[in-house]
Amino acid sequence: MSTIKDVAKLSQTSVGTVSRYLNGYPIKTVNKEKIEDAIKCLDFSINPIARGLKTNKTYTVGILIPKLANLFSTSVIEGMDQVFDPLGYSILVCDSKNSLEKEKEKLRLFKDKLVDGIILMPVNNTEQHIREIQENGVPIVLIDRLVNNLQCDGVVSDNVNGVYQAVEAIINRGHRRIAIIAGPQNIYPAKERLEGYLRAMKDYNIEVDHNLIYQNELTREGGYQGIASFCAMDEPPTAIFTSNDETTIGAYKSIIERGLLIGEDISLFGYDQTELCQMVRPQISVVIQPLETIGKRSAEILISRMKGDYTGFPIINRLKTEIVVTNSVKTIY
Amino acid sequence: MSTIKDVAKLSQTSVGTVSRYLNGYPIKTVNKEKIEDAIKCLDFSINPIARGLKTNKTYTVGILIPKLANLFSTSVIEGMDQVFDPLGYSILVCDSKNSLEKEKEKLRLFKDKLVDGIILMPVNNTEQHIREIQENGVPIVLIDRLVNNLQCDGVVSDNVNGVYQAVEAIINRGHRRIAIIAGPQNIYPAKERLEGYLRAMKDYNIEVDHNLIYQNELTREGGYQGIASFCAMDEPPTAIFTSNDETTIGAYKSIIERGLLIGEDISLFGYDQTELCQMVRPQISVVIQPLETIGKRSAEILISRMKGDYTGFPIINRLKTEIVVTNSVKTIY
DNA sequence: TTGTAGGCGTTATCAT
DNA sequence: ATGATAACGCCTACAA
Repeated sequence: MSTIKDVAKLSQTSVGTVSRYLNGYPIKTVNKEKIEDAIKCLDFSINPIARGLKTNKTYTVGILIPKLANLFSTSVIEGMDQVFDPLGYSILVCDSKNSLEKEKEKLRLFKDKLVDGIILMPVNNTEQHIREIQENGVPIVLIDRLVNNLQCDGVVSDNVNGVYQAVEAIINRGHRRIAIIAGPQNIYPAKERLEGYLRAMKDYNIEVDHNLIYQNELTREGGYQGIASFCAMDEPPTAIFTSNDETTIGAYKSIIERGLLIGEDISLFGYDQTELCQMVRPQISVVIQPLETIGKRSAEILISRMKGDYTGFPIINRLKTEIVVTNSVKTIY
Repeated sequence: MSTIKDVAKLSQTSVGTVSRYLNGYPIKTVNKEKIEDAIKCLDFSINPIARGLKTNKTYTVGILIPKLANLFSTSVIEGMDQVFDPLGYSILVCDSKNSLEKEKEKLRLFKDKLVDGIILMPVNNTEQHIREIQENGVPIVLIDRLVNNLQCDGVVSDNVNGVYQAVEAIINRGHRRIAIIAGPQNIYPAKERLEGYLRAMKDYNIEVDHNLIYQNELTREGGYQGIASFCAMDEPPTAIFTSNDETTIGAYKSIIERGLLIGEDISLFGYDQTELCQMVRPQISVVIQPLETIGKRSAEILISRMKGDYTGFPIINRLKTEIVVTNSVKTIY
């Protein structure tokens, strides 16, 4: 590995001049050429570690997500990559495994590794450790979930209206007994999604039967159990809304196993597009979030913060969702 | 941000002693306590950038994959994380977007960022740029795909036998006209999977009709087109093997759209487990690769190489697959 | 516009 | 076992 000293020697200039060349300061053309030759000749490239020691910049951003292995995470990351990559930022990816402890630990790691910025999908509503990051002067952008009592930039999808539209579509097809498989109310999108449901029911003057609100973890198992719970009722719902991809899959599984026909015996509407929802017949109706855009927007905000531009803080970007309505929702007369 | 100088001052020792404490060398107990107090008091933590400048270690590994946004990639990465995380390594994740140019560029980035090691799923069979990495002394482990003419550690699944068993199972259910949707033969697993097919056919004395070998990109579109091609034949196959997750999905879609019943009108056997294959009725028969294990093993090998242990180089780990046979394959009498 | 030198926070080599 | 000090490779006053 050659250093700027070597380059200086070979080009018969000084380290100062080489460094200035490297950083785009004006130098004499003759020297410029000599230096460029030397760099090529030595296959020199700048050592970012040494540079970082001086500049306190690493051109690395940390991304922390509760679960890496799903389409949501990777799509979002892909969106971020589209922004960061051309600007020369690398991404350090970590998985908090849905554990607050892990989240704290990883955030500490980011701080130690001196990332220039952080994108975080927080595990829950706890804010103290995040605030500490901010106080350390490291910009941080939240995705998917905002945190109460914390002033922080964030990019989320418009959960309330997404679900509202879904429930509205269900109602418009004649349903009245509409159930929801909801998630823990201390998780931001879970809370919002339930709110969307409640608001739609209210606006259409349908009294909410609290037995039709099933609450559990937003996992496959949660979705599976939700269906079991509804099917055990004397008067089961005619349509069910599931609050995320995992619960949709679990619900689907349970419905199939019971030999029920979706769109016939029971109507189903999910949140998040998945392979399964698209390929199965009938296709499952879903609310679609703009995943890549979430990634892109969060990256863009982070970039401007890293440049020191804090206009409009805190920016909360609430991205619109789309709905795909299929005949997984029966039309009742 | 406090430094070891501050710690030394506060604890009334010297930077040397503090550094030695930090690196686990023996020091007097009194000093040890004083230093620990000072560290706590100052909330000191070591600056890995500065350390890296001296040690040429960053405790970061680079992971480069052709496409991040799918279950294969994330599962493998999750496996790696299980190994790296407890050892204090962070992972720099990059997407080569199936482009050799991007792969070269990212590999250069890794070199510049001074990662301690690299895990690479190569885009194709090109080896020169990988060899350069090796010559630079940076350990590298390949996953999923080996590269011809390159001595390099690698972890792959036993594609040949995986497909062999699948085709064997199809044959044992009475099929003779068995087709395969194969991939580009300059991609390692695609080549091996076709070989598994050919070998099984040969071993069971079934003459290969070359019209039943459809070759295309291993994409959804490829799978979709494959079915179209087979269905246009005078004497279509009774069973179809698809070479990866994407082609399976594409094939499934095409079959459904044609109104054909899987396991009845046509039999289907895929490679790689997906949501879809599990949830659909009938479930799709598949060859399952041990994804997390691929991640874990590759990480373990890389760790030992980074420690300087080069025993057995090059290690090629060929992991066994499993097959799940369902009635997506009809039994013919 | 240039070269020299000091410093970023560590580690490692000296004597002691 | 310890303290002082010279690196590591780069950036940036400073003086010229």
